[in-house]
Amino acid sequence: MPRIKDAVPIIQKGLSEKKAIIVIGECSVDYVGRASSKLKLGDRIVIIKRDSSILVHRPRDYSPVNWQPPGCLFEIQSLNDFLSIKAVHKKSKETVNISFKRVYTLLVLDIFDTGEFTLYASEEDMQRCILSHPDIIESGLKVISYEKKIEPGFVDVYCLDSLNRLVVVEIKRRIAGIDAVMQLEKYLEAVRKYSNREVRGVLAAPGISRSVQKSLVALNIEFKPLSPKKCAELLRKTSESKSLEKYIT
Amino acid sequence: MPRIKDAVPIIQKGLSEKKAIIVIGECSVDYVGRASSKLKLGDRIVIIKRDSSILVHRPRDYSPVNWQPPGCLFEIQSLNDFLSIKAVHKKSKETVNISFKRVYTLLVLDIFDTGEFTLYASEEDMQRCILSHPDIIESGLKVISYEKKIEPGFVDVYCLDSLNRLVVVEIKRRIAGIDAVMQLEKYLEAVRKYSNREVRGVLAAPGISRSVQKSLVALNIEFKPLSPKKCAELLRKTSESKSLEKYIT
DNA sequence: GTTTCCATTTCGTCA
DNA sequence: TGACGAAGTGGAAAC
Repeated sequence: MPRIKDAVPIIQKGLSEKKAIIVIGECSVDYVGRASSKLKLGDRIVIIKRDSSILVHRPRDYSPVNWQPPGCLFEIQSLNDFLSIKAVHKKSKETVNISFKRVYTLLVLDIFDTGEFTLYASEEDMQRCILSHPDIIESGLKVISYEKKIEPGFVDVYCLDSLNRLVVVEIKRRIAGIDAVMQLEKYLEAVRKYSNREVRGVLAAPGISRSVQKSLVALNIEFKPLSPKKCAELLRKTSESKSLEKYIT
Repeated sequence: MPRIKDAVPIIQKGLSEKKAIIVIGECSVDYVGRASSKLKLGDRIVIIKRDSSILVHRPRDYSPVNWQPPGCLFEIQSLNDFLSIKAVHKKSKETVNISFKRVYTLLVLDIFDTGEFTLYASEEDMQRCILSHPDIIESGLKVISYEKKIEPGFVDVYCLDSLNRLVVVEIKRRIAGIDAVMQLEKYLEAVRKYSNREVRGVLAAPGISRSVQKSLVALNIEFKPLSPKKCAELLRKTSESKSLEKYIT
């Protein structure tokens, strides 16, 4: 249990050497920026990372109660027997002020991490899957383009079906809600304005909420069940490259 | 620098006593669940919280590289001189598997936090501000209701203007993008179906993106500049209670 | 830098 | 429990 006075120079030295720092103790936190907040006294875990971001974690919950993104300037000082850690984010004009009444643990960490991180079964995987295997949506489908800019946004996948009708495919990696339908409808309206061809809307997702089913019928949008994990598996089996360009026709 | 063999019982005891645990060391992480991921060897900070959530933090970045929400079961063991921490979330069928090659620091924390947290200048504050001072939007505006259920969702604030026209107000605490306009347009369409009265749409936000301005004109939606901080200030000055009920007429 | 949209989003709320 | 929308959302990609 380091004393407040001793903690100040240790933290300052750690910061100047761009090390990661963990402070655990009883503190209160004030935040002013886009919004503002006040957090009364309690035990927290404060992490200052090497990119000058800062997190204040409570003993519960996934998300930090206070934080600042990378790019902070820090002021460390002892004020009336309290350890004050002030993180100022100049760019976004935000400030987090932490005031420690007691410090239980202070760690200065010399840690490095260059380990590669790979995520599978993202929406992008679903898109790649459809681009390389358009039959998964519908037999005879031909991809024209993807991420095509249409008036206010991007169409996920843009196709022609076996009867030469335009098909706009909207992909969601989760149960699709009303927002997904609205997004697709927006694109459909835009495409119909540009083209006299018949235009179909297809929502590809692992599921749809019940209330959305009605909207689908009303708007004549089709639903195609498609799971992100199945897509990722299929991609793995067929060893598709990460590059998408080759699928454009 | 504790040895792997020593770490296992210490962590197990900490878990059984529902303490918070921090493990810092060189590890790799595998995740399987809604999606899946692989993270190669590197130094990380692992936090197991008292609600049985777990976070894996790299020395950079705001967000954890891997995590699990509250409600995990943990398996701690030593495997071939590696410390294995397996977090299984039964409910969501997700698993995070952490394999430590080396442990630099191991902390078992007896920390408690009941400190009250208050956030100011949220969208709810903006809504309260409009409800108690509807003139801030427009002189002569009368609030009919708020969070009113309209077919597919909830209208933020629902009013009558001085000419007895219906006014649907959509509130955003940030620069409003295309999604905000879409949402408002959705409500406008629904309200116009239900009522023969003239219906106006007002977007109250601190700003709008340039491309959205065009949509506003096309859809005949009005924009009212309104900052969340100004709203919070006004509420503070007039000491409005948190209760909203009294504003319904 | 602005805009758009995904995210293992998380979180809260309400029916 | 499902559904819907906010969040101090964060993060990335495109332009």
